[in-house]
Amino acid sequence: MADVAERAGVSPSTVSRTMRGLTSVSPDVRARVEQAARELNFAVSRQASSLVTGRTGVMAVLVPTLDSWFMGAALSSLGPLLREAGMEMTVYVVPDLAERAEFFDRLPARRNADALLVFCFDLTKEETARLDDLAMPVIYISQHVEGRPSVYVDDVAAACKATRHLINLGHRRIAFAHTVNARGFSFSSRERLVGYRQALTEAGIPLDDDLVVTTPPRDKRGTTQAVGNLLSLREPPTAIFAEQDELAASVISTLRTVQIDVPQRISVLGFDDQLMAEWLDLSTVAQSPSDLGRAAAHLALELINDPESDHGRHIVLPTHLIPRGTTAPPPAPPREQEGTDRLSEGTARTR
Amino acid sequence: MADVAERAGVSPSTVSRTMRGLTSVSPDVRARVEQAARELNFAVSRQASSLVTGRTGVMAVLVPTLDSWFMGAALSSLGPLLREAGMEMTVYVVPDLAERAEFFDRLPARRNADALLVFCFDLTKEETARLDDLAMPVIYISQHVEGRPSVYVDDVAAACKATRHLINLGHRRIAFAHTVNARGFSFSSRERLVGYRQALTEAGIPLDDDLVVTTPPRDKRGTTQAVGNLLSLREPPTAIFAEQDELAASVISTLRTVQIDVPQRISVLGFDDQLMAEWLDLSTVAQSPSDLGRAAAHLALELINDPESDHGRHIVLPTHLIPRGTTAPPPAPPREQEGTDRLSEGTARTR
DNA sequence: ATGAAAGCGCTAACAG
DNA sequence: CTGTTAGCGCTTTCAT
Repeated sequence: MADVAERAGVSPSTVSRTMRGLTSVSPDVRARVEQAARELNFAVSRQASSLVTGRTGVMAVLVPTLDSWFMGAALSSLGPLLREAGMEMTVYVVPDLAERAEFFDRLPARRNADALLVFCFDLTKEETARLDDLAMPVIYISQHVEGRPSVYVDDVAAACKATRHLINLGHRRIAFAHTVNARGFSFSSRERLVGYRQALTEAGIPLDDDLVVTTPPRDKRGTTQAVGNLLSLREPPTAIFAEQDELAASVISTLRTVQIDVPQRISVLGFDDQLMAEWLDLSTVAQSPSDLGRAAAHLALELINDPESDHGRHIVLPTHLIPRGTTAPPPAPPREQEGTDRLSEGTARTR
Repeated sequence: MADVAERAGVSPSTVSRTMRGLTSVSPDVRARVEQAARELNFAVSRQASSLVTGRTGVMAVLVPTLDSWFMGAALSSLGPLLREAGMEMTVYVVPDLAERAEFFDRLPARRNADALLVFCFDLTKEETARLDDLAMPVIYISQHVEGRPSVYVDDVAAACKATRHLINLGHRRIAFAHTVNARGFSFSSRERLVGYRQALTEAGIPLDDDLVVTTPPRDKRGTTQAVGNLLSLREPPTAIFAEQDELAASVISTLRTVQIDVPQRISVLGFDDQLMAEWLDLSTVAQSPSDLGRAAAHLALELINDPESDHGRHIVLPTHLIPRGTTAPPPAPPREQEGTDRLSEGTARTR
């Protein structure tokens, strides 16, 4: 910066003012400085300026992985938004428990960011407390933390809606498939199970734990086993609600392998509305990670500029049922119920 | 840091040495300092230290988007690797031409990172030149730039292999579907087209430009049109090589809509081997973005530590054909060729 | 509107 | 093994 000052024949202070776009610089001086800066290929060092301003110009982001539809969409939407605000994004990828412990022990974001966006983690009380004394705004996305700024969709209500759709179609034996230990993703998963149960209870359908199956994420074999458990029940389900589109895709693929028609024999419903849902013509519940990301970033910027503003605000974004081709009324009920259950009569096929 | 020094009863230098893990600190002093640091919730400011060391401890990453299988997998693999090296990752998402111009104009990474990883961009000469005077190692991933460190798969050879697989199955009318303006992703796409043409030429099959169709990325309607163009040809293809799995999925979905069996009537081959390829039982060419990412990061770390080492090195990673259920021999040849083409005889079905 | 000087928090070079 | 001193490159008073 001293070089630029010398070349432009002004003081470092003036260069600084120019680079920051302050108005108190006469047009001709500004032009000279900018010219000199260009010639010398000069750019302000964030390090040095943040040392004195106390601001880093960095938005930190904590994610369990980047290798997922949700994270990809959410973080992509952050890019332009942050650039506009003159900020950069540093990403902490914390895929497993070891890395997680290490992150919360060292808290590398401390002093190196102006705000932290925490995505999709199911945090312990201790972890949340630890983030509290980070001396920067912390925003939680896809989870709600009492008294902290959070941005999420109402997974309970969404899963409830989804299950109700199946009930309205006439289904009574509805399975719920969810992933476990999904790299800290469990928060939403748990909530969706609650919503599923709630809808059944409201409709007077008894809960049956045999209808709730789990599988590791992205594990073809795990899915096969889970589906196998359902197909070997005394009374198998006529519909499967998979808690993620990817899981739904895997379930459908398994069912097709054994020639069980979807949706004629078994309906399948997903959650997310990824691109693949369209290809598969998969009925699902849509949520928008990019909207979540943007809302969180806005909130963060607000809190950075005005730390006194309401820290406890929760933003809840909408979800939508997207009915497509993988959900339909159930096939004709088994014989022993003849005459007692006429709900699906209109569309049921006789054997 | 001064506070910690005072509390521990030592000088700031000693605190600095302790925090950096230098050996020249006696165990008891080290213990005292660490204790004091913990009590005061102290963490070293990267900003301040980089001001004097000249190192930022930051790996910059330039990507067109994060919302893709490739980028997600590649960047996820970087996380732990960088943490181990004590570095952070800042991501520049540059999704369109406006942002791109702005990025290359300002070069925000300058002075704010120790190395830059450039993913998947098809750069102009000017852009490459601009990155050259960034005063840091720049590594190119999924593209090769003359004389600059690059990490990629041989897309030409891979596409050639893939096309050969179709030829070996007996196909002669083989279409190539690729995306255009895919947010700067075009490099690989172009190379794959070259490989496709090369395989055909080697096999003595004449090139037919009508068999090469394009579509915007992730555009269902675009795919439908592209497939429509192929299906309305005087002599439609018996196989379609889609340059990405996602595109292949979309193509298959379109074909199924009009009841064209895959692979009985038309074979479909993808590229990438994403998770979805398994669900769809899609034949494809596998590449590993995480291996690419890791190799690039290693190379970057090497260059940071020894700027004199060979800057022109290119690392080429392998690809593998994954034959699955969407490729098969073509159906019986049309009548006018009766007796002239017996290649697919063994598996062809008579009409 | 511009310049001079002080100092942000840290590390490095030198003494001891 | 530890302390002292001098900046790193910038912004920010405070003058002018």
